[in-house]
Amino acid sequence: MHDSQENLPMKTAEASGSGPAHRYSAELASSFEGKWQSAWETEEAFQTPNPGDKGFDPEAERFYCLDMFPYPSGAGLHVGHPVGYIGSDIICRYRRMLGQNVLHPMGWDAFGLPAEQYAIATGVHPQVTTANAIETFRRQLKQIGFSYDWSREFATMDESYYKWTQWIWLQAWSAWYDNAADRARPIQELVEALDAGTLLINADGEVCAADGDLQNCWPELSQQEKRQLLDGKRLAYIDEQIVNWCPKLGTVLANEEVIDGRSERGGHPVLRRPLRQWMFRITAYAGRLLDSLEDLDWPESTRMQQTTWIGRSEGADLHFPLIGIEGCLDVFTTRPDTIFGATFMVIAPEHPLVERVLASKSDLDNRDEILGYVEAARNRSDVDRMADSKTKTGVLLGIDAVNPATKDAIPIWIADYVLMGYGHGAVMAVPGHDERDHEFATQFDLPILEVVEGPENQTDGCWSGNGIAIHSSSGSLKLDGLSTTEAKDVVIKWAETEGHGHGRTTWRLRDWLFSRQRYWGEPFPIVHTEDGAQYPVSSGQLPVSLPSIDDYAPVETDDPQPLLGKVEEWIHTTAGEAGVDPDLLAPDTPVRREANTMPGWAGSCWYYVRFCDPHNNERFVGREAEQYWLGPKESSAGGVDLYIGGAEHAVLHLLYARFWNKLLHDLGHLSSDEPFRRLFHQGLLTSFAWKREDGSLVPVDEVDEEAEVEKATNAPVERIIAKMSKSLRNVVNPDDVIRDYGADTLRLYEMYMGPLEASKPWNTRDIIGVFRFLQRVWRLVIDEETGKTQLVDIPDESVERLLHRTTAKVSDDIEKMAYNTAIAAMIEFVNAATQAGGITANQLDRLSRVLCPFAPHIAEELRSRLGCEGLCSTASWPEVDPAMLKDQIVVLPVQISGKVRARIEVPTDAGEEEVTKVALAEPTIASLIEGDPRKVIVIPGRIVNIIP
RNA sequence: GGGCCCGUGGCGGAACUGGCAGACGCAGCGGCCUUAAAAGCCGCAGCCCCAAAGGGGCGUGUGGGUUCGAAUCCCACCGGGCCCA
Repeated sequence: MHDSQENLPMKTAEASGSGPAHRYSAELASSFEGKWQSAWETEEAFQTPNPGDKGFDPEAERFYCLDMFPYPSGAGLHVGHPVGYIGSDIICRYRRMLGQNVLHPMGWDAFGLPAEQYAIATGVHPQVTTANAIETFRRQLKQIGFSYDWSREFATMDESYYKWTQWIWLQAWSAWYDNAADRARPIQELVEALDAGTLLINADGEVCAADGDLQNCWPELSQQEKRQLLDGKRLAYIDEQIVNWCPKLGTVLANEEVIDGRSERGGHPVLRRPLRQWMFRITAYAGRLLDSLEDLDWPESTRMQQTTWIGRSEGADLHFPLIGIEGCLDVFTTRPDTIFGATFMVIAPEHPLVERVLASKSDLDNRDEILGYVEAARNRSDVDRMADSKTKTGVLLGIDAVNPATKDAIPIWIADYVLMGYGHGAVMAVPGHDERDHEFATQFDLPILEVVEGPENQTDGCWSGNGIAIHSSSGSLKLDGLSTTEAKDVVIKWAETEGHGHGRTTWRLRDWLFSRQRYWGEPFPIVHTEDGAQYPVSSGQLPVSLPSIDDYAPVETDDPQPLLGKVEEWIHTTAGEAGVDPDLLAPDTPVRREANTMPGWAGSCWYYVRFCDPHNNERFVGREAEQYWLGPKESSAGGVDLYIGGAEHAVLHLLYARFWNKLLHDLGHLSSDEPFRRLFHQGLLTSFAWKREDGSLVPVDEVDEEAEVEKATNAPVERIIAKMSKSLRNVVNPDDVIRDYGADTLRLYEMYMGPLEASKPWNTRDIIGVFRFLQRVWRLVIDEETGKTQLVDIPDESVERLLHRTTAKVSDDIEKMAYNTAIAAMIEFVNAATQAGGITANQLDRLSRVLCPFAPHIAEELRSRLGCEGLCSTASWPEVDPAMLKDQIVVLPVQISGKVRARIEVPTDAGEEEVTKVALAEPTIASLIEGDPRKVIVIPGRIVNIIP
């Protein structure tokens, strides 16, 4: 009926050993991969000594290469995770073989929302689930054969780590930003300077240099007022903010974590609520965070994203006097040159002027309309409000302001397209030259003036670019004929002279909302007294441990409250119990602990520092270790030498870490001004997925990939490239690949797929290619029948030459992280050596060392079978003889008018004249041209082009 | 809508600084080995045309330009991706 073969179980891959006993197979690979991983561990092959430790070589170049550490999820690794890790492992192994001091650590980003969500769903403590997930991740990473120094491993949830996260936060709480010095300083220095009178506080509460004309308010303040004033200067401070409250998650979210009015994680609705929150004064660093981007060896696109995020804009604050009510309406504008075109004003619904007008003017006929509008605007997110909608909404406030340039009375409107958090929450509307003002004016039939001459072909709409000022002169301000840039300067000078305002730079960057109402994060090391003051936990008493609780379910309420608030006996304590310095507060004073916790970003802001000295109990990092690994050196201004991770962290993580680094640098704790000198983003690993004709996606296992049809319906499906995701069932697990082919094949395949930085699709079918390569390496030197080494005694001249060339090519490519072409070069070598009949023991020794960074297990195995002493991984990189890289004879293509017609052989060092002579004498060429050519172009070693 | 990046065989990709397009691998085809198959080894392989040997034409998203020479530089357009709005 049918032959017996159909009854045999299908083999998943050819990698399972069915050939000769000693052929390289998945089984053979697994028989020695574990062995070498153990050998590396017991011989401490990758443990990196710190300065002062035994075995430290102060002469060697340092190379601190860091992977973005993973958030260990319960699902374990998928093949996308190790892409960057393999990439960094190769360059680290290579640099180690060159004799450099390589710091290559790994750890765990362990606090965060997913573990807490899981705990809510299952009742298992996040500590437990996270520890299990770490266990899985570590096991999976170890079987890929990474050369991490595991002795430096830690997790951000370890008390011995977050103790220092809390300490760093206290550093920020205890510091202020000295604008004159443009750096952070301990707040104690501010107090001393104020007490001594070298600095003073002006009537606006600003810190100023002592100046005879200024009145110093400081000595007149009460203790309470002084404290409040200082609290307002701290880099970590409490502020009442309109926050994004997510009832479902039971926490507030940063603006960055809210997308289209929903939480980034989970997509739950987010409400806008005022709440007292811990903030970080990151805006104090806006200028420096922007300026020092220039000094970083980072991908251009990432620097661009940070630049946009920080969003520097230059312009002016202008004062518009109000009519019928005391005071001015202040606006910020980037286009002070268009002041003559300001025909109305718009304020945000939350603007305090709204309250003032409602309170002072009882005769407003549209009072109810205003109240209704303000209420409706409250819950719209900033993103919604700024979205490009053609229909603008707004109501008249009912009072006018005076345009200081034209002296005209202009109406004030309330509209939600103006945001309170930006500038002053008010704009001078210039409908002639601002898109949104234009839409608003059209909507409500308000006058539109043209005050900048745009390009001639400008037809409809409004010109918002630069041009020449027109219709813009009156009294003391004359702009007509000036360019936009000139006009801006003139207006700012005029405003400053006549008291209408001043030039100002603003930033898009907001202060960083740093507290969360979650459980699974670092507690703040601070307590509150009944009178509303805060006292720090003294650093000797850290960490403030996260109390254990049984019920992690957030209190689902529209009225935000932190989860830790439920732990009454922990919250209510005494100053002494909480660890407040008795000199600051008597130990028996009743205090309330801070119930908020830090966001997931906190731990990742400084982990690169801790890796330098992870077991230090005295300091967050030892000074000597910090200076050695992160300090400036001859070839670098300091920071991690190479940081590898995904581009999805281009803004938030990298910006936050830069901020902490600068803060700690200012306070003298870090020697580099920047955390990551060179940054590299590995590409996203995608996978094939299948799409129906209506565009919906079909899980991979429901598709007949051969016929390209959906199994259930036989309907044709189209192959597309998509992210690996559970729902598409196109996730590949590295454990499976290692089982079928071995870890070396996994490593090679992931690097051979294409450039490290490119996003590329996983194709299981292609893995066999690099597996066969390893099989050929093996067969080149091991007899597949007997398992004995088979080597030749006399090296083949061309093989020797090619080995030098391959070594040089692989070196160059590793430095460029162009691993795909490095592997291609090694494949070519092995193919050539096989054809030539084999290699010598000495050549195998060198080949193993060249292969080692990529496929370390097989390299170790082959080299040990050769009888070499010591580990391949700690051997030195093979020498390259430059003389072996050059050929005596070179083949040059000869073109006639740009088309290749023949090839000639000439000595490598032949001069132009000699090459020309040979080319013209070549029979094919000679037959194609008559007489002397008009021109002959010779590019030595490259090409000859003849123009007849 | 704005900014940035990218389009190369059936597929992943290679190509130094403007100098032989398609390295290397997958899939495919032919041969050897084998009772047979798998594996392995050797070879072919961008597309089109001339029956073939040999040779010719076209060819790096499309159209133009610069150049002795363009995948590479410039302009416009089409398509895709990322970021911002």
